[in-house]
Amino acid sequence: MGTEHIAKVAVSSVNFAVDKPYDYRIPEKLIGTAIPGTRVIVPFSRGNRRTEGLILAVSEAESRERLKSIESVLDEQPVLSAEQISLALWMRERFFCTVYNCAKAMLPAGLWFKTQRSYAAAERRTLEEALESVSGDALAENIVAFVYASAKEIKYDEIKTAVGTEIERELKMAVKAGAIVELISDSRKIRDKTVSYAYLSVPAEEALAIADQKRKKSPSQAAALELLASVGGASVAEIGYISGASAAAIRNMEKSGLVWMEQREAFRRPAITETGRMDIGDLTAEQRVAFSGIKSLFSKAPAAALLYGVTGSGKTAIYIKLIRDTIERGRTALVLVPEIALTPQLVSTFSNHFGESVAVLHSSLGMGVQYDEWKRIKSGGVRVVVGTRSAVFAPLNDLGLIIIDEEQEHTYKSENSPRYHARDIAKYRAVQSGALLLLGTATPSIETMYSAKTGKYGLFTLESRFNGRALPEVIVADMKRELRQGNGSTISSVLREEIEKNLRNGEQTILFINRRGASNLITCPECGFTYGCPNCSVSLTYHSANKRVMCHYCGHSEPIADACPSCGGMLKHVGVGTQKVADELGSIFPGVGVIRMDTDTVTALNPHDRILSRFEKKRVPILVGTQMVTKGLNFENVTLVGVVLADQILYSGDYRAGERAFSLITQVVGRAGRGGKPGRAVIQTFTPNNELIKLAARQDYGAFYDREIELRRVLGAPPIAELFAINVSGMDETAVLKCCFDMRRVLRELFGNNKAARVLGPAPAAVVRVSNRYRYRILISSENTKNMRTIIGNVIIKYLQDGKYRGLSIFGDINPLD
DNA sequence: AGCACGCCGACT
DNA sequence: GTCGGCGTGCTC
Repeated sequence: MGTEHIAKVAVSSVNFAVDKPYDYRIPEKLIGTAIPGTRVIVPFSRGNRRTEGLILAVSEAESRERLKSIESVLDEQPVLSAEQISLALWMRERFFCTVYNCAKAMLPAGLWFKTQRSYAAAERRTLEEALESVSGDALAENIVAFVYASAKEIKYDEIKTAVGTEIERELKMAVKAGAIVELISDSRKIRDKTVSYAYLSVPAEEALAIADQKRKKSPSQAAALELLASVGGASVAEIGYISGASAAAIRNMEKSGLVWMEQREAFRRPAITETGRMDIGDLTAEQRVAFSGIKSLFSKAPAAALLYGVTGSGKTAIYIKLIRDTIERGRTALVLVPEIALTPQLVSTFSNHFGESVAVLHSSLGMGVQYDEWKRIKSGGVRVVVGTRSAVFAPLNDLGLIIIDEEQEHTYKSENSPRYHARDIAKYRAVQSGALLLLGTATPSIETMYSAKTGKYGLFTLESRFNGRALPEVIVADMKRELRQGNGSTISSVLREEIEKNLRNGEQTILFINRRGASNLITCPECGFTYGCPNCSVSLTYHSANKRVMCHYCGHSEPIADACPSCGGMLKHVGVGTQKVADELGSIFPGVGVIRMDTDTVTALNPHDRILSRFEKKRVPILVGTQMVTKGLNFENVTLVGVVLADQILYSGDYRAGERAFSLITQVVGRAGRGGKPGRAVIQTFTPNNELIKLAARQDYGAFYDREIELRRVLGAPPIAELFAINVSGMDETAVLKCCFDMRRVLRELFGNNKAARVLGPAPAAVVRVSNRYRYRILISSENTKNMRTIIGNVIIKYLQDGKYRGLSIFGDINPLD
């Protein structure tokens, strides 16, 4: 027996339980093209259905029976490097997802394959015979007749539109009966863009002479020849633009041998809006200290550092200097931002400083642009990448610096598979390529500050604001007192007075509303009571399905009392949306302009930057909006900001609520008084005595951190321990719960006397029922060790494969957002 | 996940 | 007798 080439392939159509490298034979004719990092089509499973796969490795080994063969190779060049393949394998173990899903997350959407099914008449069959073979089924007969009516193959969607109903069953049946045949094609979503170039194939003088002869009969050819005689070659579009010669005219000249043509790869580029350049002049003394400190870490890389700088302390200037330094050392830099659309200034600043060597990657760019930026990066033509979460996978070689700006933002955690956190991927890549990881923020996440305090990260602080401007004055408005005084509206008298002041002075106001968990907060307007979990030190959230308040972690639940358990007052459901606030502002201040900005009013036709520029240029007095108004905006004339109801953030029922509230209030407060005039911030709350509200109003991060870390210790949450979640969902609520309880029992048995691993739940998901599926989860608080991940992974696999729980979907997640 | 195989019940 | 329902187990 001889040897043969064998590929280890990660297949796409498997779930986590059966995801492993499968061995396939590489047929003779594919040796050399079926190489690691290329995607392939392989026959898979009993039906040998065609499945997309990714080659992880190839080897030569003793010939084996019963090996299936790779059918075809989809990519001419590997789309993933060896480093990226190891990253995908690492991710599978870390985030409980399939290798193929990881690979997909690393590629621009334009590179994904779209499998298209189409159908054609079976050979050597007449329509009558075909109809005969499916006779009895009217719908199937209909489909067969439709397919036979066309000379060529018909796409699945076309049949569906023509027939107008669900056709899956009938199609399968017609194929099985041999009436029609199924054809499957894999097409890429985006094609490579090329531009035609034309060059003279005769000497310039000769070209000019020919141009003279041609002037009468074909003037456009003559004009093109004259142009080419002076420049030698140009793109067809340019020739057309300057000389007026059409592409057809040039093609004619190619035929007659006067010019030769070439297709050159062209890159679609993102439009970068110029938002005024930011000059980074000399660094301040404080900035210089931070800069040289961080710079000194380059020699110790892989290393990580936290740049903790208040809003407006000039972190961007330091970023730019560090990137410049990195480029000068011949290495590349990656900059992650929470959401590009909200930070156009940053992108424009970067492109001003680094020009063509910057690439931008984020999901609101067109697929073609994203794909081309990715190609530019991969080809080595890019030194700096600026992008959102998925840009952490950018195929930069020789990474020297990774910056994560606003590192505490939740957008860095992916909410669907693979459920990774960009920070974890960045750490991995920093180690892999010996880079420095820099986390920048005005309000560090507790995890990051913990790492800094325990010496794992370097810590650099910027304390003074640009121009030495003072932080705005913060006023806490007591909404329960407002209610007692007969003001039932969402605008307190304090806020109202402050808005009036601004209206008189011609200054502008921004009001912020939290959207998440908008209406599941129960409070007592008399004393400010809110429900807390007796076991977990988090708030309980209201679930309308069973009219109870429940804990997100341990699953504790209790009915809502008729009266406030603390003072006997009336419990109230609170929650406000932008619409309600805008309406109330309309009746309090008749005739005053109010702009609303949330996912309802921000559309493709009315993008948020247009709304913002209207707000700024037209000097509209009031802007009411969600999250998006809190980021990066810099309006000179805004001197008042308001948090309509801080409680919505504070009592949202998860361990990060405090962190989120502190960070949000900091950002909102930072919006006020960016120009010369001093700013004010009003925070409305039913619980003005809440410690966190007080700390946020004082902007006392140090005390906030001490309080939070204690809370996390009690709860067993990051950074003290990791929280693993096993999520279960399904149509049958009892089955879901049964699975959860079963899993909890098994996990507790497995951990036995290991006190360091706590199993909590089952607890309902934030929204228990989504499109008829009930969602619950088990939480495990423990150290994040390989052993732990293996145990949890195996439990997930066991229950995915358990016939008893067939039909339930089960997935793991680490440190979920809520 | 998705698909074939096989065992059992209902109807020609 | 046969067709098709769905429970069960496997995927190089």
